[in-house]
Amino acid sequence: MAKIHEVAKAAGVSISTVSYALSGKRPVSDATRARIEFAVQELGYSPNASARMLAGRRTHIFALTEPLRKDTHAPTHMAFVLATAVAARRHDYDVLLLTDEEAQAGMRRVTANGLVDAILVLDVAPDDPRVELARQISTPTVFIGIPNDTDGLVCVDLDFEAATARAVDLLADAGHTAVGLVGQVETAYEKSNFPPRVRASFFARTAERGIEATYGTSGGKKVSRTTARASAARMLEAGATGLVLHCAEEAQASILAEIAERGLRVPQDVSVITVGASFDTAALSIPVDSIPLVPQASCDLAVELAVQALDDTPPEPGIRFVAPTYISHGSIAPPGDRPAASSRG
Amino acid sequence: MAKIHEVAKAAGVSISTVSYALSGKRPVSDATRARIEFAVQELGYSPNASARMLAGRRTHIFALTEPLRKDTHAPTHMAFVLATAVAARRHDYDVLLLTDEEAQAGMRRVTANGLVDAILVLDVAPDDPRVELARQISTPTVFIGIPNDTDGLVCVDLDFEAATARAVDLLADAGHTAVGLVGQVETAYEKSNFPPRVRASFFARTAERGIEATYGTSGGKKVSRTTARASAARMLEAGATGLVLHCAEEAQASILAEIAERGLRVPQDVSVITVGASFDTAALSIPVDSIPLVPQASCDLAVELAVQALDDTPPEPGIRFVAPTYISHGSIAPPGDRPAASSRG
DNA sequence: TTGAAAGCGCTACCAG
DNA sequence: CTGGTAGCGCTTTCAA
Repeated sequence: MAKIHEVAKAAGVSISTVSYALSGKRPVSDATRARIEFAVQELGYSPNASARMLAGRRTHIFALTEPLRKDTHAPTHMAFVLATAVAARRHDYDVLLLTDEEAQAGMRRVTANGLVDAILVLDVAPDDPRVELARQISTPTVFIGIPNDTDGLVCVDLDFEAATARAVDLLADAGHTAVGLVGQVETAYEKSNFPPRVRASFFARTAERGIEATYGTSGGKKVSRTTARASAARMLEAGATGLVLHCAEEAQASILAEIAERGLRVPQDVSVITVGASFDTAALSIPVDSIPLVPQASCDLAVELAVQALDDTPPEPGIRFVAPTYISHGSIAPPGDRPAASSRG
Repeated sequence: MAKIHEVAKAAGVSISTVSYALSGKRPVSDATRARIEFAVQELGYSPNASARMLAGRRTHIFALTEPLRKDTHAPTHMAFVLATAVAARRHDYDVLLLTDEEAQAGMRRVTANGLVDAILVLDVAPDDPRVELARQISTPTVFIGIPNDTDGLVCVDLDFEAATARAVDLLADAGHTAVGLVGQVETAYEKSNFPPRVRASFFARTAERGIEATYGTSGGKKVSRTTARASAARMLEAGATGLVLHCAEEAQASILAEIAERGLRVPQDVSVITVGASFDTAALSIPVDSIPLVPQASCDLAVELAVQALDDTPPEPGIRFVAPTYISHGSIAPPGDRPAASSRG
């Protein structure tokens, strides 16, 4: 591995000029720049990361803490990790993984030895121990997800409340007066933050709109197709003509099967919309309207905030809600009516 | 963040003595060591990672390349990532994530700028481009999984052949003379390396044992409960009394449902064994014997090899097969007989 | 527009 | 058993 010294010699300039030519932090004449770039190519020079870290003030590494609990939804989680890594690279940052017990201890460690410039927190639990940790350490920390106590924290998340309210509005606007929400598994309402937010928003908005609201889960501890179907069946029998789904992919699939088996059509007889899904609802047996959870949106913003925390205008603590987007696949129509024209927004 | 210089002054010793006291690379009297440790505590000293990297010859970071393709089985993959990270930490190593396009470009980058000491390769495809890359770079690289061309590579993987052969043997030894294999989805036989290994070993061993063998998939592109059920049904109707499962959890669940619906009992009427599963087969509707894929086993070994590659006796290129283990849950018995006593091995 | 040189904080060699 | 110090390879003043 060639060193900057060799590049300087080969280009016939000083070390500092090479450094500046590469960083662009000081104007360099086109002629010398060309010579330097040539030498860099020739020698296959790449600045040593360790030296760069020590001399500069940045390691260009973010820590990503993810406990990877047993009950974490793996596909969704993977999407968040991917989105974070990609976003970080766009800002010339690498991502260091802090999993398992290291999710906590590692935060202390990497902040103490200066291995990372900032920390991104994934898989946030309501009473997450990393919240207190984040307050103690000096390394900028951004939460992707919202814990109970967000005091002094920088958090990013989809606006689940707005997303759910929007879903209710879409159904109410179409004329539905009785709607149901098939939520997550029961345990999710303790272990995660967003399921309660969706449920609360559902009841709040339906009340505001003066329409009937029923709620059911999609399982106890684990996702259950049977439970999900039963929940949906109960709602339909009680007269619900609109369904808001906030459950796992297989639960949604089974609910669509239930609808079909009852001889009901979507959207002519039943309108359906999914909230907070990170899978493709268009690939279900019946394409379903969706107000999705978009990992990329949250992760991009989180990385942006982390980067910003490193310059002179660090972001204010507080929650940044990512605005929901609505993707129509024609699964909403007036009750007992023909499908409306497809739209996007 | 306190520096070594301050610790030295506080303890009334030289910088080098502090360094040696902490690294243990040179004997230090108990008295001075105590003073140093006290000073370290007082000041909350933690050696700066960047400086350590630059001065020492190690970054104490491993790269983990994982393309995170769309068709990667997320839960299994997550288990591998976790196991790798934990194993690395045990050797005082951190893990840097290289995902997406960076899975390849990143390998070049981190090897060029010396960011990592070794590279661990996950999610290995048969014609994985990282194979050629690994040959070009100087950074030690360990594959967790086996590509087609392993020439010059260090690879680690479960011995799927032995695992499958063992499964066949268990059934044959119990007296079964007609067995079936429900494999993965069709596309998996091109995108992954191990499914063909399992299938080939299944046919080879059944031939050796002189028993009838049938094979079926569990879907085309995506896992299909229907297809899996149909495959199993076909085998049972053809007279198979033993089933080897090498498919997704939901496919296995649906096969057990098929068996139950036919009024067949496990293991009295049908013996079942799972090969290469990374989920808990005891949690299925009927606990099923298993010769599992244990991420920890492969990852521990891979990390061990990576660490070893950094000292003076680097490991020989070649494939390290992890020996399979058999976990009995009593789902194998002689055909048309009572269940045998449960055993482990 | 360029160069010289002082660190960044630690490791490990050379002395004692 | 301990101390002094020369780097590790780069960034960034300070000078020209």
